[in-house]
Amino acid sequence: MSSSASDMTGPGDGEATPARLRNRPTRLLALVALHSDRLVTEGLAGLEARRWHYAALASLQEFGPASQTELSRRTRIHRSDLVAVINELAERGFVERAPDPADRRRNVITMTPQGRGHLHRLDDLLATIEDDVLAPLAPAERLQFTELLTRLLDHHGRSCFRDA
Amino acid sequence: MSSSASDMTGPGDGEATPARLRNRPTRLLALVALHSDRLVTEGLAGLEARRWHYAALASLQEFGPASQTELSRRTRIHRSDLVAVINELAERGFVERAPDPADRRRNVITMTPQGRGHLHRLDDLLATIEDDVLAPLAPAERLQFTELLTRLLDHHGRSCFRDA
DNA sequence: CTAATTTCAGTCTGACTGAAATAC
DNA sequence: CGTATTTCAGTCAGACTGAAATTA
Repeated sequence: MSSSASDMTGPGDGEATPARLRNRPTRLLALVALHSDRLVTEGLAGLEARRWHYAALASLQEFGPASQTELSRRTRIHRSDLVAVINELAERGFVERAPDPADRRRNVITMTPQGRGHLHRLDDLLATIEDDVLAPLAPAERLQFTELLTRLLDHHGRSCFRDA
Repeated sequence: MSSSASDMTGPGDGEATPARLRNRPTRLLALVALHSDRLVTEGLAGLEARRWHYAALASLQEFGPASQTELSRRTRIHRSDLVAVINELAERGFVERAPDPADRRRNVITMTPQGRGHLHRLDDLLATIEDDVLAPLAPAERLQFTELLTRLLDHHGRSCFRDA
C-alpha cells in the first residue's frame, strides 16, 4: 500500500504528497460557496435585500401563502431568524402578516403585488450573479453542475435537514 | 386576490414560474456546502481538530515551512485567525513557531513529526467524510464534480481572493 | 394538562476590520 | 520616516438554542 495515495492528476510526483488542499472536494465546495455567497450577498445588498428575502418571496410565489413554520420548513430559514425576515419584508410592503382565522397561533404570510415586483427584480439580479459565478463553465456544464448539486442536496437534505 | 399564484408544484406548468429555489445554483451551492461543512466540522471535532488545522498542516506538508503571512496566503486563513490556529497546533506539538533569523518580524512555522502523524489521521478521516458527502455520486461523477469546482475556484480565486 | 406557533434573548462560529507592537 | 509582520480586540452575519407568551 505504499503507492496507494499517489494516483490522481499529479504531473508525476513519486512521493505520497498529492495536492491535498486543491483536491479535497469539501474544501473546494467551501471555498466556491464562500465566494458565491459573497457575490450574492453583495449583489442583493444593492437592492437592500438579503438571501433570505429572496428565499421567502420565491417560496411564497411558488407555493402560495404559508404560516411561518411552514415557510421555515420550505426555505430552511430557522424559525427564529424568519421573524426578522418577515418583519423586514412586511415593513416594505412585500408581504402581509395576518393571523390565521382557523388557528390564531399562526400568522399567514402572503405576498403582495409589490412583493411580486421585488421578487422579479431579485430574480433578474440573481440570474446575472449566477452568470458571473458560473462564468467559466459552458452551458452544458452548468446544467451538469446544478444536477450534481441537486442530487447531493436531495440525498442529504431528505435525511439530514429538518424537512418533512 | 386573483388566482395568478396558483401554479404550484405541478410538473406541467406552462407559466413563467420555474422552481426558482430548487434550481438556483448559488442556493444549491450554499446548502450543499453548509451540510458538507457541518459533517467536516463534526468529524474533525472527534479528533479535536478544526478545518483550519488541516489546511495549515496540509500546506506545510506540501510546500514546507512558511511565515504566517505566507501560510495565510496559501491556506486562505485570515492572518488574524491564523494566530489562534498556530497557537493550537503548537500547543499540541504539531508545529513549531520560531523567529526567522533573516527577518525577525517573521515567525517560521514548521511541521513536526507528530504534526505529520496528525495530518495523516486527519487525511484518513476526511476521506471517510468526503465519501459520505459524495455518496450519491458515482466515481466518475465525483471526479467531474471536483473538476468543475476546481475550474470555478481557479477562475474566481485568481482574480478575486487576496492571493498574490 | 400537553402541544404547537411565534417571538425574543442570547450563544457560537467563521470571516473580517483596525490598530498596536515590533522589526525592517 | 514609511512599510511589513504578528497579534489582539472587536464587529458582523448566519445558524442555532432555550424559553416566554399565546392559543389549541
